[in-house]
Amino acid sequence: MNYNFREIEAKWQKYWAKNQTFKAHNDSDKPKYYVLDMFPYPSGAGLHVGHPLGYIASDIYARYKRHKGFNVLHPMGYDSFGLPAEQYAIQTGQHPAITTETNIKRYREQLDELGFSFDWSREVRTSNPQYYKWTQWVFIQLFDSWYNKKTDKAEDISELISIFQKEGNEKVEAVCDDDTSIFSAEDWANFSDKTRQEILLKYRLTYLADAEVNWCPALGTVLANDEVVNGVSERGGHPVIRKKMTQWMMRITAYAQRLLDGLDTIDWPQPLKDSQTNWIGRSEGASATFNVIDNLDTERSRSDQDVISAPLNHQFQIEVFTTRPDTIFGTSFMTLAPEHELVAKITTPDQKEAVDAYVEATAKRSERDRMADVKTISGVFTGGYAEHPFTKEPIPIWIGDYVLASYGTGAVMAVPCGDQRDYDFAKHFNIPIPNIFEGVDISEEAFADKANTIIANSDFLDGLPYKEATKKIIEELEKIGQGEGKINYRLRDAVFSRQRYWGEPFPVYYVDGMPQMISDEHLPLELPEVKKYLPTETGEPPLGNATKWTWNTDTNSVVENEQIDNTTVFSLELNTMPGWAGSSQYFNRYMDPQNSKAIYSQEAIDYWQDVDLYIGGSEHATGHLLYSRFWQKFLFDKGIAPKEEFAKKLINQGMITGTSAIVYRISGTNKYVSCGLKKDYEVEELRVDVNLVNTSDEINIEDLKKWQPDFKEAEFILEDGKYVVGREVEKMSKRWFNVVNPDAICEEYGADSLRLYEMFLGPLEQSKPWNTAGISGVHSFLKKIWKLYSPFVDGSLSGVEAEPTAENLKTLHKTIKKVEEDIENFSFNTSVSTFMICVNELTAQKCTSKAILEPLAILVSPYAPHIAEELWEKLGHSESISEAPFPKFEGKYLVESSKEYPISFNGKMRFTMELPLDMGKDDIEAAVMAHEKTQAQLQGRTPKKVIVVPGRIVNIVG
RNA sequence: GCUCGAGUGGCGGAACUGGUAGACGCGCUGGAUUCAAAAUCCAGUUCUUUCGGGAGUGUGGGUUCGAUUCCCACCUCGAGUACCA
Repeated sequence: MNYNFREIEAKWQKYWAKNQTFKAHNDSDKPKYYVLDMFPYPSGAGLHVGHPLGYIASDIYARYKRHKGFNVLHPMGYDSFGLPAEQYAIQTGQHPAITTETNIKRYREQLDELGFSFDWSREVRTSNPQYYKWTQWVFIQLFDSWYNKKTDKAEDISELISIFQKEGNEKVEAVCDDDTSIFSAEDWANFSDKTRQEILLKYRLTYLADAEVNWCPALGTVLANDEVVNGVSERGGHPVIRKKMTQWMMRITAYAQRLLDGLDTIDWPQPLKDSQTNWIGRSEGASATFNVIDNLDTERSRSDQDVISAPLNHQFQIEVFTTRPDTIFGTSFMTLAPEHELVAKITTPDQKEAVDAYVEATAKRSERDRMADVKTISGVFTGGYAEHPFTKEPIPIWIGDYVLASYGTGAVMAVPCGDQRDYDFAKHFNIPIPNIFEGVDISEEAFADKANTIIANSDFLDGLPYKEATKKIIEELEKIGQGEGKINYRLRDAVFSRQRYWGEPFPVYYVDGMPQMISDEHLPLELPEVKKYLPTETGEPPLGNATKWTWNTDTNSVVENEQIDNTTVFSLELNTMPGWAGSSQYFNRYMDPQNSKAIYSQEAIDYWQDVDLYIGGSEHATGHLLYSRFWQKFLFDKGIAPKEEFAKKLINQGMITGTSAIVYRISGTNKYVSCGLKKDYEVEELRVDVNLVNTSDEINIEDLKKWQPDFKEAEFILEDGKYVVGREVEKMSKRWFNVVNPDAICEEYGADSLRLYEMFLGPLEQSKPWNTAGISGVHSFLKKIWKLYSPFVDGSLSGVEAEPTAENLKTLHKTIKKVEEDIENFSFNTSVSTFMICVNELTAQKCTSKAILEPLAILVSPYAPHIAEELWEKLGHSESISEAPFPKFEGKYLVESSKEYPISFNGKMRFTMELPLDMGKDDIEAAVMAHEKTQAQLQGRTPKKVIVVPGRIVNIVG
């Protein structure tokens, strides 16, 4: 009986589905284990062979853990809100829900084909109202919370209100907007309701703000920082400009330090942690305040207008952040970002024209231009001066686009002797470069070596090294009230509004311009129907097209827009949430996905706790994985989640690249030359469908002619009667014709072959090229294993139970040991080799012992579950193999009595010698020295030294 | 530029805490079987060689009886990041 993988795989997939073999139970005495994959966005293209790599790895681990006696949660779902379905809707008018449904169906078919042990009863879809109800709910929780720095956690907004009522906000230490002013309890009592709401918005963890956002005109929406790469949109590569808009924001900055600290507690890849650390960008230093001096020009212009009489000293202040406060005496100018709000105020009439022109020119340049061109030094003097906090000397204030508005305070104290950018700027504009370093030459470049810094020409800092000087200067700044030690983060609050249709609606309506939350019991607020998916003519987001999109506070329902009266019926928010909203808590929702009363039950999360193993791509390092950690910490603060980090261990699977096939066209002709002959001609490279190429890189010319009309009349110059293509490893993509679909592989070789092969390719975390040719190796392995079990398969075994031989047991236990170690280390590629060796050995040993073949089936089952189930059944079992206990390794079967010693001369192995393992050092040496080959190697020399490591090696030196 | 990661046959890759480099598979070569093909099986396959050997894990150095493995410098490739004050 042949190995009929089609029949076997279909049979067991049906069995698993029917028997709900992989359904996880929330009440179990077994220890829990939660294995999670990053859920996919169901795109129209379906899966290619690169996508399942991580799913196969996690499935092996999940199945292994079941054999090890764990209650395993291994769910799957879909990140089903997103841009592609909406872009398709804009083009075709088809509702994104329909597109999404179709794509999900296709994904599900492809996933099912691969035999994953997912518990599909727990499937979630972010675009399902029963799911996004809870995304909206978390949003409301964030709205109703503020961050208390004293307790270092998020707390209920009602507590903040009661503090305001009692004592105002002076003593409150909260993460809030910078422009929050101080008020007393009395003030609070006297504020209007609207003012109170405005003030509270400055504290809430999600808030409305006029923010400089990344606006992408082509997509018609704003984008978060992590969705902008090199100044263009991550999706589609469209230009992005800066624009001020009122948007929902997430106060993730409140969690900056905890997001950083938490990285030490989780087992995630170092590069991923590094990206997050970088993205958060903590730097320690000081803030310092420089007073602006009113110069003659401004004073004259003002007195001309007869507006002022009193001296105007210190009306404006410039706050800077610096990591080198110790170099403050080296400040010879200040630079403001062109967007800095003080620019207009401090510019003198003489300089106004130049400054305005510069500001305008910078505003016009896109972010991309600005980044691409970092070499050109540009800037303008404002005419204004600031006063040095200690020397009281006037310092000229410049503007320059090397200072970024979005970092720190958007202003720097420029110390050209200690910072290369300041140095270059000073050189370019002939600004003095005072030297404040002991014994350092700064005629060529700035000196930024903190470790070797001794401060000079700096009054009370003279002679101090960096560390002491920094400490001293901060004390002095605090003494004069013009600065303090400060920690600055690069991380910005995240923009949470998108001007798109296909996303979660905000559960928000507006009364008198102030946002109000819809109560929990009326969630979900479902997406309205719209006629078209583009922004409205007045530039409102697509939800502005809805005719039924207002909130009736009497009936608590969505009603027709005509009914709006701003007394009981109010307008609803038109923005939707970003892609990362739905993925920021889905891992918790899987624990209790059908719960309609709560995001999940207490029992469910008490049992499952957190994700034990999370597998997914590294591209989510600063997006999904940072936002999710933020939401989890928030849920933890509020007592909704028991763990502060949602995933203990994370693995990034590497990318599978494609191996493109290239044909060579002789320039200016329709002749194609085989790869080996191309050097004799001038040729152009053309990529052709990899599916037309066989295992020996030969292309079928008849198929090629049919593939594209260009090749129909083409001539081919062959080598040895064949046309050989060139190969190039590059990203798998439709445009290179190198995409390989799992469906085709399953059809030809089966899912077990595909699973084994994907693992066999190489280490999980490494990127590696796909080459379909290699799959024949693992496929014939499966045929061999099938053959090994053939006595049981055909029932030809004549009743006699074969006792396992010592050899059989040795092979088996060697395999158990290696496979178990491999799985624990996520080294799945080497397990596949181990199986091959095992089956080769057992075949040679003609093993027919059940005592060997039963445990072997279990070992193989996580990797190739279909064939394992079938063999298990043929061995006489009526239950699924999925929970059969993992075989126990016993070292006694591996004990050897002798060892093939490698005999080395000066470290080079020259020959081997079989010697008993219990032989002593001296006897080994004597035996080796007596060997004729030893004498031949030595050629009469006397060895200087003989190293004998019993059980390992003999090395003869001399 | 900075931060990580990686360089081993024609290819994917293996090698435990320093101890027989190239496991396993692909491809290739030869053979068996077959009318033929597929499939299957057997042998060989790092380079070099005067067939005794000799060299060899990106390059150069170091530590060691012994280095793919540890240390230093450099080169190349990949990923992330980019005027962060």
